[in-house]
Amino acid sequence: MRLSRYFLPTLRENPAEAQIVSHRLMLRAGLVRQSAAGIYSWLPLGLKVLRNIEKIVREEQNRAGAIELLMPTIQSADLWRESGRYEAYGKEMLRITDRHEREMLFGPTNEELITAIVRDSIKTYRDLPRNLYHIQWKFRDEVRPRFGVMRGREFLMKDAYSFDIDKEGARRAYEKMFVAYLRTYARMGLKAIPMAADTGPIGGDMSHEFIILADTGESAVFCHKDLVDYDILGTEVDFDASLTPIIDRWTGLYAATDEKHDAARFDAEVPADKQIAARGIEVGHIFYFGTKYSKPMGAVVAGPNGESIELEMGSYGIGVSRLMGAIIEASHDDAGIVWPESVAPFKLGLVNLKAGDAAVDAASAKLYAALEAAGVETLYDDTDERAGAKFATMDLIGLPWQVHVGPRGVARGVAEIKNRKTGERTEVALDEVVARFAAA
RNA sequence: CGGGGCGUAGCUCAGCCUGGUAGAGCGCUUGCUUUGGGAGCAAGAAGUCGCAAGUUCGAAUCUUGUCGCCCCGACCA
Repeated sequence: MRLSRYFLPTLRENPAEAQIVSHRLMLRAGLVRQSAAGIYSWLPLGLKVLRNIEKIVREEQNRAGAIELLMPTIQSADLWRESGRYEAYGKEMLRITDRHEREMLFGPTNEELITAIVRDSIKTYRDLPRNLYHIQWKFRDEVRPRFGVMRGREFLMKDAYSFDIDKEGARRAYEKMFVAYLRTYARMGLKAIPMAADTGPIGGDMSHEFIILADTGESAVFCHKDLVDYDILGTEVDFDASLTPIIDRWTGLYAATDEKHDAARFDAEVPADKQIAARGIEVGHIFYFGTKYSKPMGAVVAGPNGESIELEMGSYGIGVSRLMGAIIEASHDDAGIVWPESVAPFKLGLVNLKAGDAAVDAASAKLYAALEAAGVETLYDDTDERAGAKFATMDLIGLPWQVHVGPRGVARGVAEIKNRKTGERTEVALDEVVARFAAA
């Protein structure tokens, strides 16, 4: 993409309304614009990142055997009356009346809808288990939206719902999602730590929040230091085999949010030098909730002996839009964002340091064409800004790699490659630049 | 929902207390000079001062109401 033809409105100064770093950088780097409290437009660069995050989430859901569908944003109130949540959900639910005076709502979550779909379509235990998910916009009318997309009212969420005929099946479904979540966050360069969460009336040990350690996190968290170094991507995972050993490893060390925190147990189980007391951002939450919805909504299947079995369910959420803020919180410096390659909007930024200079223009254009041809996603800054301004913009938007093409280098047949994360710069011959990135 | 703060040019803000021709920096446009880490000079465009009512000869400024946004707390299947 040529920057001169793109839409990338960056800001030099920090907008007054943005207090935390991810919010400031998202506005400054031209990723989003606020439209109302807790409601954002996604500008081209932000949308590319959002799609990249979605892609990783989708790939890991599919790998774990979940099946994608898409449910609407607007739902009928009647459905929510079946589960009893229409009254219970309170003012966080945005209620809408259509032209026929029918009561509708903008979905804050989809347990009712997916339960109705499965109830009406699956009649026998032979068609189970199933895990269905979608990635769709939600709306929760938060009392106090804040922190940009981290706590917006409209937000993009991946929510999966598992259906099994017994609790043992539900546990397997839960464990698959648990591992899928670990892989998902790890692929985005995040250290997400599963922490025991409140299970509500169901009880048991099957509810975890996935927390990223960050100073600006909304909740206080406590955990064993070693958890931070655990690596799931180095582990071979067979989703058809038992995942219990992996779960046991990740849940074997102390980790809890402040609601579940037990100071005495923390001190007893975790040596003082291994104790972490920090703040965290919740980027996922998984639940087992049994027949909470299937029972009131009559979601049953015929069992092997013809008996009626109420479906055992779980739900599994990842805040896709929130993840963008979380990634920035976890990966930035004074100059701007530092995108992990897996979610970066472009792999590299090609900087023409002296637009208008025939030799530099020619070398840059040639390089750009070659990079595009090689399938390397490139943002080519061909504008006539000064070099300093271009560097500042590139650092701000945080592409993993920069290639600087200027008169000094071109005269010697070289370009400078800069690693955004380390700041390291190396000179590479102009005709070797493409191979350097196409191979990686 | 309790408490606090802020709405003036695209952005960051001054002016308001003490009413009297609406300002600065950045950004934007044009020209010249520049050109490897957010250039310099010159000229220029750009704001019904959130909205409404009131007080007044006169309101960005005072009063009341209202809307919006931000922060702290409570809340957050």
